[in-house]
Amino acid sequence: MERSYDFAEIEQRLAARWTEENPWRAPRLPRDPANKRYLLTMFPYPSGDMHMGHVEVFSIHDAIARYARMRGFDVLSPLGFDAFGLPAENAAIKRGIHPKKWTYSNIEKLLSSAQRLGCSFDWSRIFRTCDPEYYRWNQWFFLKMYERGLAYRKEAPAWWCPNDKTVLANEQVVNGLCERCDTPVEKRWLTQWFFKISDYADRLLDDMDVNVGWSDRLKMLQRNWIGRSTGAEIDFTIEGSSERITVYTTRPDTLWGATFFVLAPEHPLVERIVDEDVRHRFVPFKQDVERMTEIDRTSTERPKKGMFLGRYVVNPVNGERIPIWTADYVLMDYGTGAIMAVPAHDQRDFEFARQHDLEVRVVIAPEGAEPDGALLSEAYAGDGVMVNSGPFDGTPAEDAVRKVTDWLESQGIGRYATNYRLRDWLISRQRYWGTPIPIVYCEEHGEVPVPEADLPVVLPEDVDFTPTGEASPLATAESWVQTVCPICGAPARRETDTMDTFVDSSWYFHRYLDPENDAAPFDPDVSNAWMPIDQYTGGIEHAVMHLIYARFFQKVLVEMGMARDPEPFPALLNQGTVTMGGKRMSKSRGNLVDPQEAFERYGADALRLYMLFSGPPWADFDWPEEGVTAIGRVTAPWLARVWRLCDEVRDLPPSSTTGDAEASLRKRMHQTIGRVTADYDEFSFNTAIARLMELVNDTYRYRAAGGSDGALLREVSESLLKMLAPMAPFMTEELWAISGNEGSIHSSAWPTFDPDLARDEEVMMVVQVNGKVRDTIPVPVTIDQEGMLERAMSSTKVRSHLDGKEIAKVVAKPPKLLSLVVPR
RNA sequence: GGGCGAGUGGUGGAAUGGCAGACACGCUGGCUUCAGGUGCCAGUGCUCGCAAGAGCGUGGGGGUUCAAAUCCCCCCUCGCCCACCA
Repeated sequence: MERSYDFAEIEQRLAARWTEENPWRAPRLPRDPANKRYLLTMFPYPSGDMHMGHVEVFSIHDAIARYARMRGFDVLSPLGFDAFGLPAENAAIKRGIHPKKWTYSNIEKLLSSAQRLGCSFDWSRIFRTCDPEYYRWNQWFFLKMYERGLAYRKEAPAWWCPNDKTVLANEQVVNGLCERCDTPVEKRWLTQWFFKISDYADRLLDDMDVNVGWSDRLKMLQRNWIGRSTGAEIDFTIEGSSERITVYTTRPDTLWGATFFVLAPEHPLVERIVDEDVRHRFVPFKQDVERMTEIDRTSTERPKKGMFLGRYVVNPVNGERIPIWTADYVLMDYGTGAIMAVPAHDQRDFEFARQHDLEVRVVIAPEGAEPDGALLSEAYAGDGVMVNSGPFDGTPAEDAVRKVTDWLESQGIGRYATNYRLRDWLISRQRYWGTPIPIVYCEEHGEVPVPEADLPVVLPEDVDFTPTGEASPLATAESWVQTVCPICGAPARRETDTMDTFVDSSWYFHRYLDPENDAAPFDPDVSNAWMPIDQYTGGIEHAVMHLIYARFFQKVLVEMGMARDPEPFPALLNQGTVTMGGKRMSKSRGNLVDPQEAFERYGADALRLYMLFSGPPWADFDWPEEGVTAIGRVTAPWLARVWRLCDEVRDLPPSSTTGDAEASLRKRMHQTIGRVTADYDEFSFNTAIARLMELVNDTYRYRAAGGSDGALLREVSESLLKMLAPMAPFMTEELWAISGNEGSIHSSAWPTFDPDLARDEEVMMVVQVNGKVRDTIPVPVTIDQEGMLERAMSSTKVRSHLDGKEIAKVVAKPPKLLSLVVPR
């Protein structure tokens, strides 16, 4: 008896069952470590209900997970919630409700939407980072970092967002603006907690070779961010003083061209070397520089401001006196905060020299020329030969840096040096909704870590969490702040800053493996059995922050003996961004396509399939203006077409005789299995769907031509449904069941590809004459070059283009291509 | 300023040295006595042509090759990243 495709009823029923039964529960340990797949999608931030970005990444991730199960792997595909953070707090302030309430209600919505979408997460492993059972381990890791000297407190200039009223990590400042709210940031001197990620810069760079499953783009983003630069440090002495000062340069070979010297205005040495007269002019100069916004300070457009400090350094290579300047373009927090300026070969120094009438001396000459420094219109940064450089004259560019640095080392005035753009990770936040930093301050003992046994330091709930900009909101919770010193028992006060939420997401993938553990963040044996993550899926927006922090944590875990793999995510797929009209979807822009509406009108299967069919998963996707209706034109009708086909053949009797049409359809089926399997392996879901559409079209054509072999049609239907199951889990499961199969299609075995059955006996041979296709001729696959030529020559089309001329060259790629060249 | 990536029909896209435009959407026509945002079938890159066919065609220009969307060089446009980082 035929049934109509009632997607709403089917999806609701199965979603409820899957939620209840949790059929995707992963074993504590994979049965065979060589046959496991830990598949992870970046855990969502519960800022509301599910949006199309979640739909996209969940559809991709879930197709990968379901496919892996059907291929026989032990699959772990967990879900959790990245639940602490600013948006919850800001939304809560705006609505006058507690961040916890807002967060938990969003989590409920997201969770039920994920279930409605048909995601096959192991629901038994869910956690929220704002649960004390989770964040107590953030605190534990903080203590471990502290013990290892990797967590430290220092007073330093920090980026302050006046709107969010908190400090930000370097990574959260984009072009001088707060990454979240686009407010220009300010620099404030504050005492803050840092993680010493800079110690790991080299490993973060070098270990990236392990990450073969990363795109070049992503690796480049990480490399840029770490920003390793190699060069040399060179020591200068200050004339008439015993003070020495060291500069960092990537071009030690231009040392003879240094015509002035620049200290950052913040450099402590400045105050020590200037006389009273200069000091009077320097103080307002420095104030001017400090008043500049970060955008101005680092703008290349603006003229460079500077002043002569009235003192000289001595060039260690030739004893030359070099005037010391200070200038706004030299930054205190890179290198040594001081530079030797070589205007002939550095554009910034060149501009400054021209503005302040300083000498430009060429010491690297391009081939066959020695330009006059006074006439240069820009710095020459290219290759050349060293000139005006004493004993090094004539040294070619490729040896110059090495030879000069070796010599500096031998003279004890310089050495090889490396610098990084990466700064230590500032983890303090002056906000409420985060993990309290487990430190207390005692008058007697200073900063004292909270003993492990006293964890968690529970975030108090009854707090006025409105940020004031002065102190952390937690500072107002006086009864919470007051505690006793763990060492002496005297009254002490708690640290009131909370941790950056990127701490939460730096190790969460281990917690999934052992989510109930209340004695440790996780059991390393269990973790090592599942790690590393075989496929990580998530947005490219996490290319620098989350991925660098989590890789750093992993390296510390390895040192602690809690992890084995130096890299946690060797394979990472960055899905494209979903937009409409080129802009991020949002309610305020009015370009929101609501997944709930798609569920109601077309169903989750149609929505998932639509997202996957729209293009490769890594490509951005601009949703058509018409909104969800697009699903109703594209994948919803096709799913109904598949349903009708599979439903119709359920009770068809097998044919007693089978002929060419049957052999041909079976061949198409096996060709499809081969190609779709390859597509799944490459995450090429859009082409996989196209192949399945072709198979469906071919099967309809077979039926239309009178074909009715029920056995064959059920074979086709079964493999079609299996190949579709990871992408459209509901409909395929229902058809599988009503076709009388046992168990779930999602735990059935992937269809077997039989190359013998997929092989074509005959193919179309393309014949080109002088590069142009002139005929296509059916030939047996086994044909050789001679046979190909013979067939080609019997084609009137080919002969007419040969024009009776002698064939000068034959290129044959049997059996598909024959290229003939004749003189023109 | 530096680096990386992309540019293919009306649209999403396919093809990574071998028939450009698979598969879809849209459009055109037909069928289903059709109320259709349904279903089925056919056509659909551009130009010329009744047709057979021919020519042109993957941002522009050049090159390598029997053969180029694909490889190389130059240019244009867009996107992303970094950026007074010495």
